[in-house]
Amino acid sequence: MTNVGIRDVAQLAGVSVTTVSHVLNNTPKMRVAEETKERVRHAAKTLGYGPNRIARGLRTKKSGLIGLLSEEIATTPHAGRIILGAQNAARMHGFNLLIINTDRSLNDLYQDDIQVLIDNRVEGILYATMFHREVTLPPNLHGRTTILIDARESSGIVPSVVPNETQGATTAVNFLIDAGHRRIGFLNNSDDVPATHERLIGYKNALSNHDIEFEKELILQSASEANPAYEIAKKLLARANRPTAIFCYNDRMAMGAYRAAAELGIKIPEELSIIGFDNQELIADNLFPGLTTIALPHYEMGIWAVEKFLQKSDEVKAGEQQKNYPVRLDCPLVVRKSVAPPKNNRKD
Amino acid sequence: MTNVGIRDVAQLAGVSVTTVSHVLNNTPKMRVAEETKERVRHAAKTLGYGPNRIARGLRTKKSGLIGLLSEEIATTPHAGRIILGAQNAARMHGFNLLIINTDRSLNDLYQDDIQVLIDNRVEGILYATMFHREVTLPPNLHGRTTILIDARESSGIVPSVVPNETQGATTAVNFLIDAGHRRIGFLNNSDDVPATHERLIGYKNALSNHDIEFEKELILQSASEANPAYEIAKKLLARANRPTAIFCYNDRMAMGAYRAAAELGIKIPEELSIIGFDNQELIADNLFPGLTTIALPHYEMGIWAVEKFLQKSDEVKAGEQQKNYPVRLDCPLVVRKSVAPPKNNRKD
DNA sequence: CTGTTAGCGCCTTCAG
DNA sequence: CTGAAGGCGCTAACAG
Repeated sequence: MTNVGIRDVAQLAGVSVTTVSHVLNNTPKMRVAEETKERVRHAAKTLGYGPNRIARGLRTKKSGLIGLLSEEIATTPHAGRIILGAQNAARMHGFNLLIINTDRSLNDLYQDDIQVLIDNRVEGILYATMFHREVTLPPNLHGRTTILIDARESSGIVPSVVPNETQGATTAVNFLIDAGHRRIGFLNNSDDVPATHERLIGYKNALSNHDIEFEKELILQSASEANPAYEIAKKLLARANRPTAIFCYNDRMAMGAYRAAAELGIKIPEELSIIGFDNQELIADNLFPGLTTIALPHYEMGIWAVEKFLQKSDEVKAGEQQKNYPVRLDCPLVVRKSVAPPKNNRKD
Repeated sequence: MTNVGIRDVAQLAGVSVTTVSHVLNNTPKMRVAEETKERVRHAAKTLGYGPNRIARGLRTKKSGLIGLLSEEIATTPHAGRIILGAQNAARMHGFNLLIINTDRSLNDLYQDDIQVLIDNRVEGILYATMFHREVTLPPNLHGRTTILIDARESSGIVPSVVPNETQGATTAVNFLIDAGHRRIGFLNNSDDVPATHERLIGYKNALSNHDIEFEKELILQSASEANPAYEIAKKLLARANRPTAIFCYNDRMAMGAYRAAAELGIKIPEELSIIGFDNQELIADNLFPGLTTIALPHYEMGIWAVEKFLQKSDEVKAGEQQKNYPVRLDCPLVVRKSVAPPKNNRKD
């Protein structure tokens, strides 16, 4: 059943294998009679012929495969969106993805995982981390076309794409300000990762752009889960002069803030606006009211990475310059129902 | 860099390519001097040699690839767990996964997606649906080693594995009963999918095993999201004679039940126990108190599928019988904090 | 416009 | 115990 080869097609169509190869690959210069082409194509279809990509790969030295090394594929839908974006872009150019999940706790395994990809002669390697952070490139990646997704590398010479955390945070806070809020709390993550620092910068930028004084007391930090966030949210909201809106580091923390508000009898969004980050639909859609939040561009980063890979392949020939990485992709606002203008009597 | 071939290794080791091939593949009968083996292995390592799987595949007619057709890879972590299980099992046997995300709304594309896998000469195809349901096999899958994951097929001749929904529901309700509950509500899904019916059966079984009368009034149905579930949960809990525990079709619906309970001032788990289904950690872990729930065996189904594939490959030679599919894998209980004994004064 | 031919890198008989 | 030679299915020069 799998055994139908180019020769069978050639025989059925009454031509040589060369002709078959030419018409099926649409070889540019070679011209074949339209009628012959038709015969060949028909023969191929009736036999259910598909070219053996292995044999082709051996000959052309092109596997048609892009390796994707992904961390923690099983824990969040984030990896799935990266994969989806990468795959869609890849298929548009005749590539497929060879995906390997890698366990970042076992640092040694990176090497093995990469070797598997190399043995399969992938034409490039996309390396996707689970969350935005800095990595050092495993040595056997050196000299190969490598693209980093959601990760940065210190030298800035390896193409890499990360979310524009600062812009995302600014967008979130701007949305709150535009709704009329002036006193905006920020429940930030306490981990030392890029997102923590950059989202804080984005928050400050939004305030200063609108001539709103930055108040240190409005920023509280905790682990980035619902329960720790609940604790600090409760403290923040119990104050006499509580903020009218809260920007949360992520949707899980927002979930904690929802609970704190509910316990204190504070209505969302009438008495308190909340905005999250990550657009984890499982949470944002199922909270009530629906959580307005900022989406991470995972799908887009997947696309970007394979396009960069394609472009890189060309650069080898052209000898173009290297740019400064990482590239930052915007984080768009996703509006649901958790933001409203502040109540007048509440304003200060 | 990629160009190191078997010949380079042979040259460095001062032997022929044959010997290298034998040593690195551990060819059973061929015996090579231990000292020579060492030299070859050393040479391979210093050169960073990895066999070209494309060339090897052409020769052996084995790609070392298993195709995985997965639906909706991007929406839930479920697909990720299947992938992880399948990958781990596959690697243990020298296989890699060629993963293609397929869009089930575009039914025609299945064919194309499968053809891509076939062209890459995958040795078998795993077909994973996003949730437990019945499918009909695309025609170009006929005659190929195919394993269904989370899906069943009417003829029962195609190997397939699904969660044991009935056992899962029974386990959940038993846990409630063992905690002392007798009046147990069930917030069921209103969709006509296998899980809806089988979880109801499991619920009934648990009751009848404990001689508890089945009360139709304790079962309410809605769409399987938090908000619809909130509505019906509120109705259920507003009754004078409300149940002391609720079994929810899934964790999202449980999230709605939590909100209903909070609004009515009913404490979980002191005054109301709740148990979910799916073990969506994003929800179950971030709810307060943590949601006790039933886990779907996605990881295990991934493993099962590749093991069945491996076994199938052997059966071709052995000519074994076909079994009755689908096979059902158990759904284990995941205990968190949402179940407690009923309050005495509340117990009817 | 179409056919012949020579490998791609590896594995695998078959000789030495 | 080790080496030489052929061929897997396809593509790309080069002839015709």
